[in-house]
Amino acid sequence: MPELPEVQTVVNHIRPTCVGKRLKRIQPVWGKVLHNFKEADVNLILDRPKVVDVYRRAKFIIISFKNHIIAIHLRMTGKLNVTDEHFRSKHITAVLEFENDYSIYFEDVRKFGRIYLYDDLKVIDSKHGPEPLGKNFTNQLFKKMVSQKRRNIKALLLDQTFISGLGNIYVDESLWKSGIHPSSTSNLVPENKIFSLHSNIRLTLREAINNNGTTIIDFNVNGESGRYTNYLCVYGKAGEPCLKCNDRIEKLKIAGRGTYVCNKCQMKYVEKYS
DNA sequence: AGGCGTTCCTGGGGGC
DNA sequence: TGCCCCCAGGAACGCC
Repeated sequence: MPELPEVQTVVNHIRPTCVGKRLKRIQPVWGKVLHNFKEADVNLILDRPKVVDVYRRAKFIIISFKNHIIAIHLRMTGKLNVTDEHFRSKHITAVLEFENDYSIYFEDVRKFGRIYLYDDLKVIDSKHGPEPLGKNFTNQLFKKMVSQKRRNIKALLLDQTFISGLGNIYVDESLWKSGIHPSSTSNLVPENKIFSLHSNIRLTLREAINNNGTTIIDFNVNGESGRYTNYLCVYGKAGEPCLKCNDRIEKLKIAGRGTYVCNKCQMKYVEKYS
């Protein structure tokens, strides 16, 4: 399930092949993959379809041109494979062909992934919160944001309009590292724990990026697995001893998601009488 | 406002 | 072995 580090890993991987090259064609192999445009629009709208840059915003891979951007969202099971050979797979949903004979094969078993065409980042920015690794994302800002909401902390961190890029894995990891139970209510978490959470979110994301992300089931880049899987502390560890206190890690359902938690060392901050 | 259920999808696992 | 059912989950959407 690609989250910020996995998307960043994909960007780092495809960037050198694409920047400066002209996009020849986007071929939708599966009908619904192009979310807000048609194959022909690429020729009509993209006047000089030379790739200016490839970068990440939230969980989107942004391929930018002079006056437009193409945004790719991998959702659950999307993968990009870059190759100058024919790529065979049952689950190709789209192919982006470049002038240098390289193509990006969008492979997506569950078909939730989509490709978008926009003039610029405005639409995406309007629906997304700050980048957790961004310069402006200070612990004071985060404290203010979290305390202004009275909301389940896990649901809040998963909400892309609140903060960008986090998903189920890195939320569980960050909350565990910070000793905050995912059932907590955001504005009741003490300041020192919010600061700790801020720092652990950034630390976890950076370490994951340095290890090319996490491979649970589906994520890889051109078949290469992310190594962060080896560094996970709670995610997927139901029944195993907590690395901090030796209590058993439990799997619960919180905010509609499978959630891994140590009930002993993750403090639950909730209203006493409710 | 925020929580919750539903939808989109398919493969894989459990139960029998 | 086989078949059915349920589950996984990011994000959008509708409902209360």
